[in-house]
Amino acid sequence: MSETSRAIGLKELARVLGLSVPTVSRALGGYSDVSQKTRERVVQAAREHGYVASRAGRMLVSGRSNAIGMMLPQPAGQITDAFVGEFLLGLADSLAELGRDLFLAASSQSRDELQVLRHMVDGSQADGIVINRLTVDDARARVLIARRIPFVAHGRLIEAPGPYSWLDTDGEKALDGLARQLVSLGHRRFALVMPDVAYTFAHFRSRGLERALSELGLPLRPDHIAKVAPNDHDGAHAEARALLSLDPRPTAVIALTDQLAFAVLEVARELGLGVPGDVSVVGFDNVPMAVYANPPLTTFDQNIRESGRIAGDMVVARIELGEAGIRTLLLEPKLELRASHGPAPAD
Amino acid sequence: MSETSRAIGLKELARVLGLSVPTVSRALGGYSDVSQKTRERVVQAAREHGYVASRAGRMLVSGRSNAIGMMLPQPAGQITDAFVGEFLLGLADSLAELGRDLFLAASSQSRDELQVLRHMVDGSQADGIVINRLTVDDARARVLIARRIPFVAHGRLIEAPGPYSWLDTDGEKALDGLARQLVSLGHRRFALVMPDVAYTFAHFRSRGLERALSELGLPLRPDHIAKVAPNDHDGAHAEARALLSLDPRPTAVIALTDQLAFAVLEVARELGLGVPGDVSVVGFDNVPMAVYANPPLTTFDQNIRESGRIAGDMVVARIELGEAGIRTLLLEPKLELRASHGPAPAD
DNA sequence: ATGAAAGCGCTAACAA
DNA sequence: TTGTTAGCGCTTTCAT
Repeated sequence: MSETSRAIGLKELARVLGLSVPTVSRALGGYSDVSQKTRERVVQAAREHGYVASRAGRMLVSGRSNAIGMMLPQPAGQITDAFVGEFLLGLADSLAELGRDLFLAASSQSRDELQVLRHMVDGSQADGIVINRLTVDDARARVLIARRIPFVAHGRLIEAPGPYSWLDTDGEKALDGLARQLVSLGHRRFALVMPDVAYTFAHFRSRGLERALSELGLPLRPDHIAKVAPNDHDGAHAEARALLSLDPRPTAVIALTDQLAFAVLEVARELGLGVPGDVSVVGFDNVPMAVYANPPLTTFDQNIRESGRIAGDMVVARIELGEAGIRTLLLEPKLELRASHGPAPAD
Repeated sequence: MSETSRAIGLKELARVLGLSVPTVSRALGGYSDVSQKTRERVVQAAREHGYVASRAGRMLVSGRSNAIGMMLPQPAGQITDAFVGEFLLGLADSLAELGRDLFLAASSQSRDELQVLRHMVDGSQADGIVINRLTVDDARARVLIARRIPFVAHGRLIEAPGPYSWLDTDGEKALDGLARQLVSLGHRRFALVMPDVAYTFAHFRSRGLERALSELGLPLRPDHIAKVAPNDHDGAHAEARALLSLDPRPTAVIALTDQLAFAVLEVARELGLGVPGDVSVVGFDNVPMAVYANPPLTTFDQNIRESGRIAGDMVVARIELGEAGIRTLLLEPKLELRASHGPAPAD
């Protein structure tokens, strides 16, 4: 790109070439009804002048924006951290390959989630939407489904009022498998630490755990389940301390996010408990720091960046194929076996 | 928002109201030359029908997009993690408050950084740009400065070819202060772990450290400086192992990012070295996991989300005021004193 | 206080 | 093969 020239429009480009505006447009658009020679001249001139079609013009005539809107999760739920960034990187990458733009929208004090959605959709800023971190009664998903707006959810509803595209990791199956694995390692007393927000991922994961344990005749007792507010560091510690102070003490503590697992590890250290000698701890997410935990955390890997990439492909398919493009995808998270779990201690 | 209605346009709205299109537009725009009664009718109807002005129409007539473009750092430099996400959350929040939209652009195999920039600027998708993680010879910054395009850099160039808006944390001053503090704790042998990419933040931070140590008569020896490729977990460990195996061993290892500091902590543990008993370790960034490290990591806090918010305010000021709106801001990071540093061991 | 007309940049339909 | 005309949705003259 020239370092100094200003942007050039189609009109100006046509003037320079001594052609009409539509001819230039067709040449650039690759239409067949323009002479080979003219096309080359036009393409050449466009490149030289660094011509880039104005999005406004395109949007106006096509009625579409060529952009995908992603709603950022509420700043309130600050679990964010690595997640949002990693997901966005994958999403942006995929959309860039597909020639689509990515549009970010955050709700704020002055504009709630639904207003933001409307801004994107009715203002035709985005041809499709990506949302994540769904709650049990997710208002965004419900509106998007009802209005038949193309969107992809990262995560899924428990009961959907209609078909929609989603991709999710199978937390239910994952925790079912984990429970059986730990039981086979001799564990009999389990505890669960989960977020207190009604995210559906927490629902599925905890359901998998509870169901497996029930089937194995070791139902999870209510006082062995701790719920923690997002980002409440002290609260997480208090709950972890309570769980690890139970008598008899659980030998395996499952945390539904790595963030929560770290809190458990820290409390275990404070209480002088060995991990995994006295208690096994397992997380979920495999955030980059999991490998640096002490001991390195056994946790489920979600490949969040790849999920972002897939979400991009899915939303574009949904846009281009209409409702026939609705897809669902359940990914299997992989358990990263590290050093925070082991056989149950002898009683 | 109605759950079923489709988007309505100005024309349709005017028809419903029995008014002309321009009158409705003026009423909504808050112009004074429309009767009080008409305005109320219009506003009411617009609300009822969920009218949102098409962005295309607005853009076309105003010539501006009302959006800010943010270039995502190259997926190559995967230091990202919490960073991108946190920064974006702040940026999106600030822009939402200011009524601006946020566009994300990622370079890909098929479109390099400068093409992406041109796409945003010449296609008038964005009125202003935000870039971060600047390198010593940052092509993006140079083009933006040369073309006088409104932008804000998070981070800054070492030598700029012209004025531009930036905000940065004062890594130079921070590490100068840290060096003096550690020397006063008795440390005499220092080592430095830094990224091998020419990010300017690394330049400033290392300069601060090296200058202070030189002034104190303890110049940092070249073999006490390790450079690590981004996200090269094994490489980081190898370098850390080399540093901690030097004889005599450094008593203080400064890592320019928390990520690198974690690697040092892990290697220290492997080598059976006590932290901070045998060696002090300090990081930079205060990522959320720093508090969970073993021992909890002493590191500089940048308040990355707040930086995103400030960047949003700055880029809007730059757009609205033109070159008169150019601002620079050097924030002072705060050293979070945790448990990974302490007095130098007795020799 | 309101309506009519023009035009932003682009592409699609039609005419030559 | 090219040029002319029209129109996307909106705002801003200008005229009434």
